[in-house]
Amino acid sequence: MTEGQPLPRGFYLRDTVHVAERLVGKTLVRVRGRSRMEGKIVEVEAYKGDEDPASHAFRGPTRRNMPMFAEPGHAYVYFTYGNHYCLNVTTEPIGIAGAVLIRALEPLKGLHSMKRLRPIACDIELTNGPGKLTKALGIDRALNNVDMTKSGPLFIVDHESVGSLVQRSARVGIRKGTDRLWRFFLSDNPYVSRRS
DNA sequence: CTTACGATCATCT
DNA sequence: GATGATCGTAAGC
Repeated sequence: MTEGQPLPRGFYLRDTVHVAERLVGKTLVRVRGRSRMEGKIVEVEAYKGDEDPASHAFRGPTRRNMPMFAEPGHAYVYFTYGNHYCLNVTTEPIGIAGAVLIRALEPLKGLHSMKRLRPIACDIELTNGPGKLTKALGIDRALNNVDMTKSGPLFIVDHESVGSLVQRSARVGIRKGTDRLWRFFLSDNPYVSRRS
C-alpha cells in the first residue's frame, strides 16, 4: 500500500471485524474546499448484517442502510438522535451487509479548520466521539455513498508504524449484541471516546 | 468524577 | 408513535 494513496477496494472487501481491526491507526483525510483535514483513527466499531442485532442492516436492506449492502469502500453517513451524523466505511462483497463506524480521531492536520466547524476550548474534545468528529470535519448527508477509495472529499490512507497496542471491547451505545467484542481502539491514546 | 436527562428528527412499525 | 451506533449540560456524590 502506497503512503498517501487511498486504501484500495480490496482492503474493504473482506470480513468486517477484520477490516475494523486494521483500520485503527490509519489516517482519515477530509478535503473540504481549500482545507485539508487529517486525523488518525483511534477507535472503531464493526457492524454486520443478519447475525448482528445491533446493526442497521439486521432486518434486511432499506432505503437508509442501502450502502451497507452495496460496494465496499464507500461512506455510509446517517443522521441520528435528531442532532448528529455518524460516519461508516462499508465492507464485504456486494449483497453482504457490513460497515465500520469511525468513533474517534486524533487530529493531525487542519486543526484550525476543525475548530472553525466545531468551536471548543479543549483539543481533546474536538474529535473524541462519532458525532463530534463528523461535525469537526464537516461530514454530513452530502457525503453519504462517496467512494472512499478515490482521492476525493473523503478517504483513508495508510499510516506508518501503528506501534501502539490495539485493544478490543464490547461496542458502545447499543442494547443488543453486547456480547460481541467488535470495538477496537488504541489503548494508550487520549482521544479514545471512553475508557474501560 | 459520575450519572441523568433533554434535545430533536429520520426511519421503521 | 416509538426508538436510537450521541452530545452537552446540570446535578449529585
